Amino acid sequence: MSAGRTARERVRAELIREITETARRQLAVEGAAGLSLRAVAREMGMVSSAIYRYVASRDDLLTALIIDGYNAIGEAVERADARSVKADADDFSGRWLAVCRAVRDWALAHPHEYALLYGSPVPGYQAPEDTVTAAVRDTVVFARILTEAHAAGAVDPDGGAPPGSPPYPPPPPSIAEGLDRVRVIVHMDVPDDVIARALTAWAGLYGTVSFEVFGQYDNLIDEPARAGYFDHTMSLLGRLIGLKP
Amino acid sequence: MSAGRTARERVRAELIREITETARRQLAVEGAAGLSLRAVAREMGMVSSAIYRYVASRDDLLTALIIDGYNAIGEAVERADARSVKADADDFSGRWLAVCRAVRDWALAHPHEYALLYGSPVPGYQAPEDTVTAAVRDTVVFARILTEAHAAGAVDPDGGAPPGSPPYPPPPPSIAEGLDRVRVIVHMDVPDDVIARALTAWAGLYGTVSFEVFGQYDNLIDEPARAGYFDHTMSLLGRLIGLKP
DNA sequence: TGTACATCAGTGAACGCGCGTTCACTGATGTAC
DNA sequence: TGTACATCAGTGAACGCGCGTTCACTGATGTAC
Repeated sequence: MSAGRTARERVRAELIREITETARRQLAVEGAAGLSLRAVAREMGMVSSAIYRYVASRDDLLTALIIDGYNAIGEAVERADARSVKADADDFSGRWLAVCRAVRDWALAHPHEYALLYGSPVPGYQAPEDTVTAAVRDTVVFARILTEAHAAGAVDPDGGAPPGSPPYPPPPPSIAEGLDRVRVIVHMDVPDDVIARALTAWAGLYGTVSFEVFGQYDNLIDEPARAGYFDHTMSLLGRLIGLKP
Repeated sequence: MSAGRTARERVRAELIREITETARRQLAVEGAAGLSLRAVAREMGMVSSAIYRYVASRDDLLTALIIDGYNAIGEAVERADARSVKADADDFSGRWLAVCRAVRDWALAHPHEYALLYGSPVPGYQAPEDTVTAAVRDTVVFARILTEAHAAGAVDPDGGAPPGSPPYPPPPPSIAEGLDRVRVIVHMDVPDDVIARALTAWAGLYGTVSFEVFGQYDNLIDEPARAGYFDHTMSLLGRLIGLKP
């Protein structure tokens, strides 16, 4: 009775999964602009209209891929930090470096998915609200590391500015409200100046990864040196936040 | 005689200019993916095939737009620094902030052009060699500021790491060759560790601008606070490089 | 267990759209004597 | 200055392609009695 209905539903769920996976494979090859419902149907041996039994529209499929992408990168980051914690939970700059590497590795392994999440917005596509939870999943891990580091006294209160020289500038009052919002969204329990420095490092991380994935380094830094360059850059940004080495 | 021929050539050059400008306007509205030769021809009141008198292919037009874009952002940065130099050539952190702002202002005024230059690569499009000179035009200005600052002794040799605490890590030997290439391409005459920190700040600058232009801050930092946030972030990155405040 | 009905999956044709690019052509504008 | 010719600009039709989405339909699979 309801077991029969569940059987049908299970097939249905499986097909939806297969559709998004086929779509993801096409995304990996052609990029977001080349993703088409017809091509997905073709590859699955369906007639193009049949797709509409499972997916409401192209935008719907894109949204699913975006959410999946955020979750994938979030999971990679979570796993990386879990490993670090097991090794040495108090080595906060080590944990920082490990999650940075996780972002880079994932991005290099899935360049088109990364572009979908962090590259130019897809024209005509508007991300719905429910992507937000998935979108900050990686950032939440960063926030947790910094919160724990700060609680453990492992964050330099002045972000590494040399005593004698003027301290790092404090965040201007105009952005206090924004910092508060960040604090709430990613659960980061540290003072304003640390949040501000963390946001700077965060932009630096994704800027560096985007430069590498999008080819900005192509004639600048040759491939074998990039891993070392990346690690070095992330160490510098970790120091900027105030993480003690 | 040759004056007549020149007249024809002048009309031709003017039309090519008009085509790229129409294309740029369309790019601004629709983004790179929505740019089509047919649409350009339509807007100019030509039949679609007539475009091929002036432009070899769609990719050709894209290349022209990319080069123009790099030049436009490069010019904006050059002008900004020229103003700073006139005001106070020795205020190096002021000059750094001014050129950062120039990049941000240009990007916010031309989001789709910015996306074409620094966003996801356009699928199926391969940038030819001759974009390189234009592509580094802005970076050359950054390099000049840092070279002058370093010559004037205004760059902290240890990038602001507090004495007593371990110094900032030196760039690993594996990336020395890459740093040398950067030194040559953008004419930056400073030690390796300064180049490495400059590259980090450079990625931070474009990462920050990309986050803002591509909407990553949308539910995080509200618009009026963004200029202040940007300035603060760039000051922090300037300090990371070692620029004295 | 067997039949009558309802639900859902998948088909195939079609609509209307836009694209890049080619090609044979008509006219207009310049050039050479 | 006037004519014969060459060069170039722009036309219009066509090729072949792919796309998202709708719709009336045929069968198969489940459900209720």
